Amino acid sequence: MSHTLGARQAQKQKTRQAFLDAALALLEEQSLSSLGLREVTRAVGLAPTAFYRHFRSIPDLGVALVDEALGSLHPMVRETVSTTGDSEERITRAVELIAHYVAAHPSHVRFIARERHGGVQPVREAIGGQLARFAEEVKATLAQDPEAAGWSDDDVLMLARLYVDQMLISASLFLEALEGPAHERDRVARLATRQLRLITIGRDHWLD
Amino acid sequence: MSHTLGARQAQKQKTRQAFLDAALALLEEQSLSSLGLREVTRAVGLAPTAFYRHFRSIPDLGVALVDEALGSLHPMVRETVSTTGDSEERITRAVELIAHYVAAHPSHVRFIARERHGGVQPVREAIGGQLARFAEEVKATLAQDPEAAGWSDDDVLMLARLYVDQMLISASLFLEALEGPAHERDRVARLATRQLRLITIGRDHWLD
DNA sequence: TCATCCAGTTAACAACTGTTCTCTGGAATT
DNA sequence: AATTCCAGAGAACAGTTGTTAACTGGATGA
Repeated sequence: MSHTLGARQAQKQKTRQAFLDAALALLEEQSLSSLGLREVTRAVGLAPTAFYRHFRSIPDLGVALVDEALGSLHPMVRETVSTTGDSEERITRAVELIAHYVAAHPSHVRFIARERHGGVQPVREAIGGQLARFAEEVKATLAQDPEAAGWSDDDVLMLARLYVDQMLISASLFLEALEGPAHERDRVARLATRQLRLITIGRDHWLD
Repeated sequence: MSHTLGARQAQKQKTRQAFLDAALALLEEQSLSSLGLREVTRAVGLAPTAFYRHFRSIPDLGVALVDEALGSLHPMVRETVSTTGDSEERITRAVELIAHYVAAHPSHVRFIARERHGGVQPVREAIGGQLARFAEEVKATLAQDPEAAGWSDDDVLMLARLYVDQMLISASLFLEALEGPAHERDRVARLATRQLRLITIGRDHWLD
């Protein structure tokens, strides 16, 4: 049973969310390692010291952003990848999922792409952990496919990582094409589709 | 004919290189967007104002680092990819090239991976430009292969981008495994090899 | 109703930032 | 030998940073 929050707790969560939102907006034009604590509190409209009521440090806030950006994506990915159908259909659905997610949450995607190899260790590790989870989930789905008969566990994971990395690359391309005209986004979608298709063809002939 | 530098110019180039080296070392643990001008000059052992004799700004220095990191790589990549041989041989050579380059220039690789999607626009653009050059070079090589008969130009470029992106991902994995024991690097090498192999199999059956 | 809690405030700290203007001394040019 | 050039130094500028301590006042629970 869910337990109704007091007005106290509710307000605290609102403020915390305001910190996350403000930070994400500021991170459109810089990296986390240059984001200042005062900068964030100023954007929210609070005193600098209020920050410490919600986060221990900026890296700590960064880790929270990672969860916000990727945490809700797991069920979506599982559903998209696991529902049965033609290979080609699944590819189309995957590309559409990416395009839709990027359009709906551009700053989250930018944040993940930027900080995946960024200068803040705990955040890198948090992202790496989430991506490893995605890879495991995709692996589990692939392993259930009839096409996976005869594959070693290691090779299925290899393929899953390939798919996940490819998703991220496509997401980043979609992001770059977001401001531009629609035909640019179509080009990205066609590129992503063909690359996934080529990988899938490679999968079909892996055991030859 | 090459023209011998005066003692004046030679010293200036040495100092400039010292700036680049110091910046690269500092960037092991942070992003370019948080790198301070004074921080760099302090590391070099010069007055803050000396910086302006060599670079207009930190982003400017960043662009110079991109050229240093990727400029010398073009001939190596061309040679590695273009020399004739079995597909499997070429994959092995490519993976070895990456492993060797990461081991020889780890901080350059880290810099490129970190700033490719980093918070400094001119640097992102410089990296993007260099990667596009790599893709074009790989494309030109692939187009000469007998396997490319019947391929559209666009599809060859699609494949070339896939290879280049995969190279970068592998380089980043090699980097993470650099400090660890040798068997970790072997695992990365085996993973990269199999992924390239799968892509190549996909290429062989693309026109089916 | 009264005591407790705690999100947010205020003030102050030493340390740091990028950029300017002016100056110096040795190399380069004439 | 006399002059020009220019890499680097020095000092000062107004702002910025993270973190500390002690506070206020409204919601919470007894």
